[in-house]
Amino acid sequence: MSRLSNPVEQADTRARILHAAVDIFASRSFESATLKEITEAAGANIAAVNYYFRSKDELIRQVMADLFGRVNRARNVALLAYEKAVADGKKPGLEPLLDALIRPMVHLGTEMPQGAANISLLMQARVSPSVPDDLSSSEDDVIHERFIAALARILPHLTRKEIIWRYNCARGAMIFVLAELSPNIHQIVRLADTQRKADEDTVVRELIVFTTQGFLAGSAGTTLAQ
Amino acid sequence: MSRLSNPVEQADTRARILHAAVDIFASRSFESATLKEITEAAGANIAAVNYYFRSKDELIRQVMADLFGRVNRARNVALLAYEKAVADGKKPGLEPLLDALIRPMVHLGTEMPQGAANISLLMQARVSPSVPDDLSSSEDDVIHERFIAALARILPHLTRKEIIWRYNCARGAMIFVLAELSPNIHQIVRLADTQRKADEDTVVRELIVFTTQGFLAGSAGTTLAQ
DNA sequence: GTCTATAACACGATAGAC
DNA sequence: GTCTATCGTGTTATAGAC
Repeated sequence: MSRLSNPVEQADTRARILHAAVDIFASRSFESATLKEITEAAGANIAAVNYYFRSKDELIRQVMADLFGRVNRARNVALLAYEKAVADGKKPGLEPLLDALIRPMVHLGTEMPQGAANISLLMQARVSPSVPDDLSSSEDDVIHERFIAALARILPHLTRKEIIWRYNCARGAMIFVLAELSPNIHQIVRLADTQRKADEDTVVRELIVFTTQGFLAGSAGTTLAQ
Repeated sequence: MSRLSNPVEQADTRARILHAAVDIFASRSFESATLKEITEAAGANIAAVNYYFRSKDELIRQVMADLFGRVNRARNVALLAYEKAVADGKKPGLEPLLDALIRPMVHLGTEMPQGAANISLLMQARVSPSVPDDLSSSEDDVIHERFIAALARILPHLTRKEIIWRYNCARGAMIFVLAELSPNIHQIVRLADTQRKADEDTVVRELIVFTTQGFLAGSAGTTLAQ
């Protein structure tokens, strides 16, 4: 696509391939996207993929590792701030904690111009056989355990199992809402006026309103009041 | 896999292919699953796919149409009962309405032995280029509009936009929770003791508890109390 | 309806010149 | 580091016998 006359574009073939791969993988799926498409979009030769990455699978792995890494780093920073506030004796409450969970993902999903592609890749990662199981580092798991622990501190009347149910509810709401905002993704149902564009703050706010109340519900056995 | 000696198995090659396709597509993705794998698992010949369906794409389309059809029919039945109760002057409230939305999907996702595969397919359908955009009939859209309308009746203080935000939150919670129960699907994060098996009623109950409270939250501008 | 055989094609990967 | 040319493999789809 882009000519190589521009020295800036020429600068780093590896980075250009990585960047193009996000878009192509997102719109055509890991398996049906070809290295030819990706390298053409990157203004590179198909052999460059095997030079910089070892194989198509390694390219996929690198793309996803970058994505997970970005979310995890941002969540870690936000969570550290939250945990520090707790250690300092402040009572930060549920919303800032959920903000630490939600905002990094929403940021990834609403940034221009690749937000929609990012979400498509995250959804694919859950079902594609091209994405290895061991991609998520143990570091990821630690962060989620820290979220669970922080939630358990605020919601002592809920069991760990109940917290995990709701944690998954919250994560699902997050990814699904972002998916609906992404034109990349098949909107199975087209409502008359679903918004397909929204800024980070709006999305975060709507998600926090919904999930905060969800977490505050009583135990599943109990009825609503509590 | 299964020998053809059994006349029951021999009965309907088309149905056997359709059944095997669900499993294979779910575990290996639409694109990387091959017709050879599917027909072997179905105890059929590869040419049978092109005889009963026109092509691989048409097979995919048929698999997904069956899935969507099942959910929509079940939701329609439940929604009709709800709408009748409303027409009769009863005030059914939020939980039975959300039950009509959630239970059909949870039923699909927890049935044995293909529940996990069903969810994997539904997730793939949102990102795979093999699934045509026009698969969802206008009938689907009508059902969702009926849910939105029923929700708006119960929650008159929320705008249509706010209802849609939360409707998507609820649907996301639903699909994500079901995905976490499915061993088919890459669990990006492995929590120590996430339950990977749960009966329909338990899953429905946890989802309804969370989403009911989510819908009952005040407008996003407002703070929590209301 | 079911099978074998094969056509027609596209892919990922690599060797080797530059 | 980048490119061309090519190898080997696996795919869908189909023609035609049974």
